[in-house]
Amino acid sequence: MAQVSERSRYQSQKQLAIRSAASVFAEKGFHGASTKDIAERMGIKQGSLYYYFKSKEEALGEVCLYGIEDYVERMQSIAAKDQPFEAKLMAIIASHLSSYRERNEALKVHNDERLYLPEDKRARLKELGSNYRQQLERIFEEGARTGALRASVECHFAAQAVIGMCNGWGDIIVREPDLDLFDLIQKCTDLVLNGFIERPKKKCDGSDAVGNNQDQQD
Amino acid sequence: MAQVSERSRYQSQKQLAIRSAASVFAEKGFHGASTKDIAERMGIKQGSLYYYFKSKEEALGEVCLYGIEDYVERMQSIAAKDQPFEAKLMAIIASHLSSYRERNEALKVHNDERLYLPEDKRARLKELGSNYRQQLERIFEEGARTGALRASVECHFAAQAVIGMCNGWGDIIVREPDLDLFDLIQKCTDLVLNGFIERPKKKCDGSDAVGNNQDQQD
DNA sequence: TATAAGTTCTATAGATTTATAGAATTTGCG
DNA sequence: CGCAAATTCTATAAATCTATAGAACTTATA
Repeated sequence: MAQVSERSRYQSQKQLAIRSAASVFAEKGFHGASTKDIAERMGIKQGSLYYYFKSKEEALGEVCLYGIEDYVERMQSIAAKDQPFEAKLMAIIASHLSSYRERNEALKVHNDERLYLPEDKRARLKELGSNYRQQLERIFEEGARTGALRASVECHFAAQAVIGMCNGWGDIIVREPDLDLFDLIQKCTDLVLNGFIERPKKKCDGSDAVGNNQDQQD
Repeated sequence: MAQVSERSRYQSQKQLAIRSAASVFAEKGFHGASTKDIAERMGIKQGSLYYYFKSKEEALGEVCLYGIEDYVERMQSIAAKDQPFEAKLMAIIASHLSSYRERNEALKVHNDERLYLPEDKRARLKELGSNYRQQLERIFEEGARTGALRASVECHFAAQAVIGMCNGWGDIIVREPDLDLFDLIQKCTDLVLNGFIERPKKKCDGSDAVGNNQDQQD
C-alpha cells in the first residue's frame, strides 16, 4: 500500500474534480459542459478525468450529492433545537442562502441539473430533498400549533414557498459575490414573517425581531 | 404569390415549430435537446427544421422571446390601471403564474436557458426583463408612498423576491397540470402581503382581502 | 392541366464528444 | 537506488449532432 498522508492524493484530487465539475456544470449546464472543460479546469487532460468518474453522468451525481448533503444535516440540527419559530425560520433561510456561497455552486447544479440524472441515480437525492421539505413543513406545523403562525397558513404551501424564494436568490448570490448575504437573510425572513403591508405593531420591539443566529454559517 | 389564407401555412408551422422547441427545450434543456427531437415533435424531419430557423440558437432566441413578450405587456396594463396596491400585486402574481400554463413552457425556457444565448441575441430579452422588474419596483414604490407598504421595505428587494417566488412555482406548475392555480395565486399574494405570523387584525374584513381579479387570466 | 412558389425530404460533410486501452510518468517506500 | 502502485497521458473508436445542398413533393391558382 502507498501514501496514507494527511489525506491521500486520490482523495484531494477527487474533491478537486467534484468542485471543478460543479463549477463547469453551473456555468454551462450538464449537457453544455464537456469532460474536456472539466478536466481543463482541474488541470489534467480529458481522458484522465475517468480515473475519478466512471462517466460524466456519475460526475453530475456526485456534484448534486455534494451540493445538498450537509444542507439536510443543517436542517436537522436546526429542527432539533429548542427555539421559537421565528429564530428557526431565520436559521433555515440563513443556512439555505449561505449554502450557495459555500458549496462552490454545487447546490445550484443540484437545483438546475439533477433532473438529467436517470431515475435510479436520483433516488438518494429525492430522499434528501423530501426529507428537507418535510422537516421544514413540520417546523411550520409546530409554529401553527404554538400560535406563532396564523391558523390559515397551509404548511405544505409555506414550505414550498420558502424553498422557492430562497432558490430564487441562488442565481443572484452565485453571480454577485459582493452581495451582502446577512442583509438578504434578514430581509427574506422579515418578508416571510411579516409580509410587506403596513399594519399596527403588535409588541413593537423592532420589525426585525430575530437577530442572533450567525452560528449557522460557520 | 400564393395563399393568403386565414394565416399562411408558413405562419402556423412556424408557430408550431416555436412551441415544439419550447416543449423540447423545457424537457431536455437547450444543449440536451437535438434539432431532431424538435423536428420529430412537430412531425417533420430534422433537416426541414432549418426552413423555419437559421440555427438551433435562433430557435432558442425565438422561444425565449415568445415566453416573455406579452408577459411584459400585461405588466404594463396592470401598472397603468388605477387600483389599490393589493389588487395590483395580486394581478401581477396571477399574470406571472398563469403564464407558465399558457405559454407552452416557453417562460420556463426563458428563465432557465436564456443565458446560453450570446450576449447580443440576449439584448432584447434583457431589456424586457429589466422593464418588467422596474415596473414592479415602481408599483412597490407607489405602494410605499401611499402608505400601503411598510416604510422599511426596500422596493428593489421586494420586486426581486416576488419574481423569484413566482419563478419558484414555475417548475411545479409546469410539472403538475392539476394544480389549482387560482388557489395558489391567492396564497402567494397573501404571503407577500401579510406574511405567516399571527398578529392582531387591522380592519378585519377577512385575511385574504383581495379577491376580484380573475380578469387577468383570459 | 400546367406552372411556379412553397414546403419537406434525403444524404452527407465536418465537427464534437464520450469513453476505453495501453503506454508513460510520478510517487512513496523498502 | 529500484520496485510497485498510483496517477496521468496519448491516441482513437464509435456515436453523436449541426447545418447545408439539392432533389422531390404539395399546393394554389391561372
